[in-house]
Amino acid sequence: MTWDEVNGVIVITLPDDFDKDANLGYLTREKNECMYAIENDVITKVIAIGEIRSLVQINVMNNKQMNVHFLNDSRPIEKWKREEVVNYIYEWFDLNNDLTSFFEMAKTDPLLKMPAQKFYGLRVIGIPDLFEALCWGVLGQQINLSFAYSLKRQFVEKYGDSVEWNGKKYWVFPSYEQIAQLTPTDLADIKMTVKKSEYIIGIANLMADGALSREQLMNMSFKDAEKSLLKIRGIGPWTANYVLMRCLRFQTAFPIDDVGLINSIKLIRNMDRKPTKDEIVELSCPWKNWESYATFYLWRVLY
DNA sequence: ATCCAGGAAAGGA
DNA sequence: TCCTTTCATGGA
Repeated sequence: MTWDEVNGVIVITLPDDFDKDANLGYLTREKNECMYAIENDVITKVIAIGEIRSLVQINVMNNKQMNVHFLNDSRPIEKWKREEVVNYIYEWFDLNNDLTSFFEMAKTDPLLKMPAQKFYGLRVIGIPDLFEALCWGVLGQQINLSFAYSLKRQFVEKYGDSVEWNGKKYWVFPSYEQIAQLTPTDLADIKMTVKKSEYIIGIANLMADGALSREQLMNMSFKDAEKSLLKIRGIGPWTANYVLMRCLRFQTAFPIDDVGLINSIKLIRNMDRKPTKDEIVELSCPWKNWESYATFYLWRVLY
């Protein structure tokens, strides 16, 4: 990690293969996103780490540097707390990752060649908070993205906290402690299906009991982490791999049945039918150890 | 109104 | 382990 503090502003030096427009382009693509706001290349967001809640503005200056300001006197006095905020930003943008070999591989890959050029410097944007990532995975099952974003917003606005600044609210994702107290009927009025409500409340209970945490999963091998996630009700192969990819940052995570992935491959290869699973397995051979990056770039072609 | 979609669970072999 | 069926609901 390369960062510094100048007059209360955190200055993060970005890795070589970071592209400002590619990453901001991804973040601004969904107007109904409720977990951050972006205006003039400045991201405003509450970064919550346990009890610590910092309302920050992340100013992406160029491809080399990000400046992080704390708003509302939310700058933690203790250095280790500020360090946690910086950690979050590193996780969010995958700043510790060296993408050189991904782009090297993508140059000659029939599927990745175009997206890797078009979106060069895009990182797999993470969801560092495990509960948020799991909820987003479960929420997004079976429905289109716009409905998924609407569901997330309703869920967050009903059970999350917010911090106000300049007349605007910035949301904190609901805590698993709080959601663990709910019953499925509590979630009925936000158009969440009973099953999804049960899944989310079940996950919240596991986390509240200490039976499931980011730390535990991070200390496992990819296969073991996948297995423990699959044991949880409501989490199938798609959700497990989605979370392994976006929260735990296992690069080999690969939601191979994802419809977006299928459609992207169909589009790039100009096929008149969907590729079969066997075909995708074959096509993904060159992606070894970069499956999650490959998937993310292919998704970006569609959305 | 009818059908399809895109995930997971449950049941069966 | 690997199918097939069922489920619930929004969108075309």
